[in-house]
Amino acid sequence: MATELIGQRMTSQRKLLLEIIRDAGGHLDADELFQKAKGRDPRISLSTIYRNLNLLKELDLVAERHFVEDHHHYELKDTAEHHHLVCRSCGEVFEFNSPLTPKMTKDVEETSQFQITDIEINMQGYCPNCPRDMHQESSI
Amino acid sequence: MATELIGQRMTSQRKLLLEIIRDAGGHLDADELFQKAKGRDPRISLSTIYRNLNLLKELDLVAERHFVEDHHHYELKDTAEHHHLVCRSCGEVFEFNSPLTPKMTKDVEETSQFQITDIEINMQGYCPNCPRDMHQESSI
DNA sequence: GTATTTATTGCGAATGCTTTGCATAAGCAA
DNA sequence: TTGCTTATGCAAAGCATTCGCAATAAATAC
Ligand SMILES: [Mn+2]
Ligand SMILES: [Mn+2]
Ligand SMILES: [Zn+2]
Ligand SMILES: [Zn+2]
Repeated sequence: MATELIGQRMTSQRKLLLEIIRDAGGHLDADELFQKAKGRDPRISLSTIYRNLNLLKELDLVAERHFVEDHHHYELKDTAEHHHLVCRSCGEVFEFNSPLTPKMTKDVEETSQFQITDIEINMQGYCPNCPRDMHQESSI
Repeated sequence: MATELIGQRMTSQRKLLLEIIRDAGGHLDADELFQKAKGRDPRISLSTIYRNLNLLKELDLVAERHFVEDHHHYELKDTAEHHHLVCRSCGEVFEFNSPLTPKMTKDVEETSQFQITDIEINMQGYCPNCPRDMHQESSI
């Protein structure tokens, strides 16, 4: 576990949150994390969840995902790079990793002259179990 | 102009909002649109902006972008498909379009068995005018 | 082990963005 | 023009996230 990497105080709340994120296997939002944490430490507060999520983001231990929603989802960052595909109907999240990503990044770096630090690719669609909307054409 | 495509009543507020989005050339958020609209119709309300943005999204006339922020940005959808690169320092938005995107989409469709309807690619980095953070390695 | 220091917590209140309820206004079809 | 109904403005509510502050508890020094 990466718990030793934190350069600040290792509080019980911090340890707990990291454990929960690790065990959940990704894509939980702040409130889901809070509910799980309360199950093990009923006195924990939602502010503590948010404060520690921000810390874990800065330490690069946790990634914040911005799906097409008004709140965010979190997952451990130590896993291999990957991107996300979310079902518009049931919400299932599929992870993928494409060898084209580094090429695209390099291309964009060259044409834009930006130094790129991060990519987030979010696709939406209908999973094999969900009824497709026949009037919705692929916009790609 | 696509104003005739709307299947509902063509109110002055709707026409105004669409004009502002078209003329602005993209990437404005709801409040920026509201401010510009107020300049031309001082009685317009922010609710009207949001209600019409939602309508224009449904009609596929406007795209909502989810940069790494807690609010959204809007742009006309009738332009060619493209994606975004935002400077972490000054906020400049660079648009790009990669021929690799359709390939990647096809790949993901095959391995996932999803029917993909939308892709959003958001990159972050440092633009040519902004000081780079030397400790920040490309995570790609 | 105890004291000291100071980061962190819990709580409540505040903030920022977006949606909603409702009475009034204004499109639109006849 | 009338009448039906959608859309608007306004104020209030709803969510997600952050902040202020007094109390708590890690870490460190004795
Ligand atoms: Mn993931
Ligand atoms: Mn754009
Ligand atoms: Zn599904
Ligand atoms: Zn810049």
